[in-house]
Amino acid sequence: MTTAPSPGRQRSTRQAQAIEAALARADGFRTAQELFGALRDDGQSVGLTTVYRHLSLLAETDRADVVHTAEGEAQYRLCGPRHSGESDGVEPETHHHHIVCRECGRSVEVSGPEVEAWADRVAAEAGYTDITHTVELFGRCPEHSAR
Amino acid sequence: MTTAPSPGRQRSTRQAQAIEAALARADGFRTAQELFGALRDDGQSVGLTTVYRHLSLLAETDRADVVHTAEGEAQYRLCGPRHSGESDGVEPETHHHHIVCRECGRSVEVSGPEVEAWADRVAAEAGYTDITHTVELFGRCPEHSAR
DNA sequence: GTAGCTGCAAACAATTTGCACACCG
DNA sequence: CGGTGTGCAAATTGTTTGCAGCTAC
Repeated sequence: MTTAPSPGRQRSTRQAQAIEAALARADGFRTAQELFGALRDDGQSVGLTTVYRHLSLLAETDRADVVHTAEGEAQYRLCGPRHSGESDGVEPETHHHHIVCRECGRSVEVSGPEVEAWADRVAAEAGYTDITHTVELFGRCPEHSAR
Repeated sequence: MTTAPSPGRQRSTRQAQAIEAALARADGFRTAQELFGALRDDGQSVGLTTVYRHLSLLAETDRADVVHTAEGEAQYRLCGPRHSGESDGVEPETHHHHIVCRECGRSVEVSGPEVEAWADRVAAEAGYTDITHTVELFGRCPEHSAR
């Protein structure tokens, strides 16, 4: 056998960049379909399939967060080191949740030690093990709040 | 105009009872498809469409709780006054959440004043309004816990 | 040159809807 | 009877997979 020809790294393609860029630019949660549309409108036509594939990939490698709409649609958001001066300094590594704006998809990350603790405690009390939890908050961001 | 001929009450049909019975018997969250299968196996053949219709109806009238699987499937559970002696005495009216067993669907209701409070506080801090939240816990019930 | 990408079309799974017929009251 | 409930088949929607061609390295 030959020496491993470099462990199947990820190739740098136009599509991959376009998708990641669009997602970065969005600064909020977006569904695959939305991104697909945005890219098309932008002239950066990318196959829907490809969008899905990259989004799943980003999610798997923890480079993007995922939440599920009430209707079951998946929404993605890039979650790299892009907090310049957040007051609570939530780190990307930390397990966290989001408040997503129902109108524009803009979101705020929130770390909820209390919730994690609560979940673990309640689960333990009930005798349940191997717990995983889902916590998603939806609302209207300041900009889209009815006064 | 004639006098309202009795406000479209719900008719008592074999299917409606079968579905509700199956759901009651299940004592845990079940998907529409699972119930459909269970009923068919039971000889109580009911159309899948009908199962879906009754499940939605039960959910709308708050007679059943709904949670969504990680894969996006909807699971239903009858939530009538069926707690004989729960220690924390969570009432059906109260907004609550569940710990659902990944293996058997059996669940425990948990009221989480702390979570509600946390959600409201965090949302307010971020300036978000009109908040709704989703909290779902999945795990393994004592019976299905690996030791 | 070749394995890893792409993307179109078809496959899929969960859920909904149209519509003719059955059945409760 | 009369309208509500039922269920089959077809339509929808979000997402995945098969596979032939393209492309980065």
